[in-house]
Amino acid sequence: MQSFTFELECLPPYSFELTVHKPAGWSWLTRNEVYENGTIWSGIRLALDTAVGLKLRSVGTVDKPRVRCEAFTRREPSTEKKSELQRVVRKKLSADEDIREFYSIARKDPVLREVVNDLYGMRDTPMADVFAAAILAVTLQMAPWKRSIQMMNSLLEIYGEKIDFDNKAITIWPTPQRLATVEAEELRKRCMLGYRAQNLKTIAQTLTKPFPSLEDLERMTPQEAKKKLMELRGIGEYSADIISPHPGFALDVWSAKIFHKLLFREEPKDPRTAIPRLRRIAEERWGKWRGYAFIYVLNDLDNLSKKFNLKLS
DNA sequence: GCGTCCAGGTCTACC
DNA sequence: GGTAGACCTGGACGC
Repeated sequence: MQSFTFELECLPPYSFELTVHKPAGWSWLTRNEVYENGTIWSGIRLALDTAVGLKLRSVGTVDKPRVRCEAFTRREPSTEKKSELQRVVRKKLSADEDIREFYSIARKDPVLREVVNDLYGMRDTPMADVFAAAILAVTLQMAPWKRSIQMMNSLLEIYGEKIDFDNKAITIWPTPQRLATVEAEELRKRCMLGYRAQNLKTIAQTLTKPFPSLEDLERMTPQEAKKKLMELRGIGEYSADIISPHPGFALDVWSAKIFHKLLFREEPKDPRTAIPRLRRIAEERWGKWRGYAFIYVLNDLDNLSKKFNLKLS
């Protein structure tokens, strides 16, 4: 493997550790990335034929954030590829996102006041690509978290692309091209996808044709992006919110229970019917920062449970 | 050990 | 446009 190193500065406050290794265990770019002592080994696909291994660590502080990145490629990358990779890593780290307005809103909010202190500097980061986000969304549907993990891990292990570098083996998400050629029955059996198998295969087939990338979707209005994503088979409002790069509030039954308890101090009688109301409240209360409110709360459940004397996790 | 229930939604048919 | 019912299947739970 060839490797090259670069450093990038991030807009403070920025916590590298909390951003790439979230307390709730959410991964940064792929599920089987490795995080040890402040260093993360992960990977991303630049183009269909260019899988890149990444090794990142902080060389700064939350208030003077700086990240060192070593990138591993099979062939010596061109100057253009190198600068493209730097741009992509910046984007995937949300290094240029200014969250001061969120903190200003949060500090006046009785719920968020707690979480921004606990998770100071944490960023919401975009998914690897539309298909990786769709895999997450589809495997989350109608399944307990353990089963979602089981489905995602099988997809990665059987159809993902392995990158060996720096004594680590990281697998990145399969391409739509790869899954589009697999029989739905095989997906169902080998990855325990159930009825989701046909949906995922159809999504893969759709994405092998021209379809907006995450960056294209970001340039659209939130409504346009959502509408486009809901054209994908098996992608409804919840899943579109997960995939869309625009700030959303991807409430499902699990998160609806949590937010209902936090906002009203009681369990909702029917969590599914409470979702539209909670969405409206989040939009009115946190506006364009509701996506940040969402990830900050869900990554701080243990602390919130103690502070508000509620059973949230 | 075995049976039952249901989950971090979506689609379709029917009204 | 609103809504009940079906959808896979592994794991939790009660017995």
